[in-house]
Amino acid sequence: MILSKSSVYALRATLCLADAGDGDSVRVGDVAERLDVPQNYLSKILHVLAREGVLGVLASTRGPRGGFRLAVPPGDLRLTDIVRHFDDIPEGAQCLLGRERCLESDPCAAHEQWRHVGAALRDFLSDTTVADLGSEAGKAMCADMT
Amino acid sequence: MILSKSSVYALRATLCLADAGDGDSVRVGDVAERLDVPQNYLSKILHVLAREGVLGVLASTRGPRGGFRLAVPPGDLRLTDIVRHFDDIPEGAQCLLGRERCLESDPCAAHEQWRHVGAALRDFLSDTTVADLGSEAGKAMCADMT
DNA sequence: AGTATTCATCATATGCTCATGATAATTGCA
DNA sequence: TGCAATTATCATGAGCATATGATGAATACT
Repeated sequence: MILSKSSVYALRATLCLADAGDGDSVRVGDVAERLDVPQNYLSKILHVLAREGVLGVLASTRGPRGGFRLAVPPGDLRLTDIVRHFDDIPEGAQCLLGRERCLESDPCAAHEQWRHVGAALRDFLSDTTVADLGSEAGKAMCADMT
Repeated sequence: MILSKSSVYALRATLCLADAGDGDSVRVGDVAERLDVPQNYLSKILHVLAREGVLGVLASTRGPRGGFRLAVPPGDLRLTDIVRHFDDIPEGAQCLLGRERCLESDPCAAHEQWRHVGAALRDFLSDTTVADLGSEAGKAMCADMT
């Protein structure tokens, strides 16, 4: 698997929240049921996204009518901002063949192809925002989620 | 990490074997030292590759002058033949957004991009053979390995 | 103030990856 | 035959991902 389950859960849950509307909070239980994911596990995952720094990915409020919601506009939220909390995204291309220094100027035989694999993942996560996916996918997933 | 350590170890070890020559066996200890990998752990990894079916990836012989060697010509040995024993290579594109049926004809918003990520990995592993990498990389790694 | 609601947190469990070290089994060779 | 070399296998364990269930803490509402 390229992405861990935690990352996938976090992605899908965030899309649900994005689809719920602007200031509206959504309960973990509702998201968990919709995504068919253990509630407490998802709670911990969303908590990670809510706890990061001053303006995190998510915000949460406790008590009645509480829940999770996006902390930033979905258009400003890249997938990599979510995934990086749960998976190591390959930064530069680490040499697949284990060479200490594997540079463009003196590449190993696998260099270009392997770099391309990492770049495909990295670029997708960096170039795609929640807004790009939310308008359609969130609806498909969270349609009847009141 | 895209590939597990086991896969990477298996890849690098196989390249060492490919570079050693045609019928020559190489001891696990030598490969392990060269790759800086625990010997017993590597032994188990190579054993997996040697035990698969009638004509596996590797062959092994015990006792003095024993060791591991390629069971097929390096040009016929694709990286995917090695990696698939240790990692789940994404087959078709599983929908990132969790849709039950996410088809070309009715794709989710992430479909094309995510498919591309999986395809880049899959194609690299399928299109690259040990021979493609061995001639140069094996030499770099196993140069002074007698 | 009291209560229900909801997230936050803790304790625990399972299974996998990544190892380490010891022992068994097989083989080449003197 | 007997010894040394080498892979094969077993026992064990740390650490992490993936959970489950119970309890604590904050909040809205009456």
